[in-house]
Amino acid sequence: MTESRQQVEKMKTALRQAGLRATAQRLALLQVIAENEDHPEVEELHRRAERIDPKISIATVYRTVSVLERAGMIQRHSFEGARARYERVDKRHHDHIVDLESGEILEFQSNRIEQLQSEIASQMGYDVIHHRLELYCRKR
Amino acid sequence: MTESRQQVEKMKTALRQAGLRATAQRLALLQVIAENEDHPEVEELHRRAERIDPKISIATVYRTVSVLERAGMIQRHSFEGARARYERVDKRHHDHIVDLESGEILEFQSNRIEQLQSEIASQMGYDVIHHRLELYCRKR
DNA sequence: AACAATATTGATAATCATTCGCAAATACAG
DNA sequence: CTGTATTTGCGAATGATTATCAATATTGTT
Repeated sequence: MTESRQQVEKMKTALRQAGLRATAQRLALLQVIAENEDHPEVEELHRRAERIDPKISIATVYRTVSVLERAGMIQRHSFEGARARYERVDKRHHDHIVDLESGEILEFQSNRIEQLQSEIASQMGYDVIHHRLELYCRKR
Repeated sequence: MTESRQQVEKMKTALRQAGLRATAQRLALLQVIAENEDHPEVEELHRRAERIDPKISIATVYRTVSVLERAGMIQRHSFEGARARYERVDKRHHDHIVDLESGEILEFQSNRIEQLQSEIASQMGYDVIHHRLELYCRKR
């Protein structure tokens, strides 16, 4: 964690560039999300952020998560019948497989599908701004 | 509407086959949804059903819609940041394009994409039970 | 057609996730 | 260090949906 200092500086800069103040709460959440390999929901983000800033409130987590999303610094997903989940934005684009039994979420990527999506939209006179593709699956 | 009588009989049979009683409210909603070419939400379904059965309550619409979905008689969709929408189940499978400007919902179908989806899932050890594919678009 | 057994309804309260309002605390430009 | 605009924490409010429960309607059986 020798680089954690520099990480925090980067985050501060990023926040300010987005016109946001670099508060302890925002930094705590950015740190938590940067460390994530999974797709936690707000409650879980709150729990994890509390380990860095014990006085952070759930309202602030909600607010921050939405501010950071608007700033393009994190990504929100809301799977069927579940609460919103969040993940880092610095990975390559991917879609999700939801394991219906365990609730586990896997990632996959298909250029072919992306390609077909824009072709279809294009034929109908549209540009794809973003999309949502989720496969609800059961182990074979 | 000479065939409406027979339509209603069919619906009654379908309900009973699903182990459900054929109530006026359920028939009203099935009728409303059968006539739909669009993707109305609960509030709108209620309004339309009231024209057939004026005493139907919103609670019953919520309940019925969920019962009918569980029975596979209608389909629910919940697009980003919007309330659930419903449509008939007797059309060929399709996915949706959401016009970000107007909120309008178009339908499209791609066997190639479906194909790729099962291939990908299969490679990861899964069977696709159902999926959700939505293109959020802007007119070109 | 009338009856009992059971499912469904309507009205309303409750729930759940999320957002809002506002006074107190904090960040940051000067 | 100071003033001002942001942000926070708390709790109340919201909006969509679900649950509760007494009253009513449906269905299988006489």
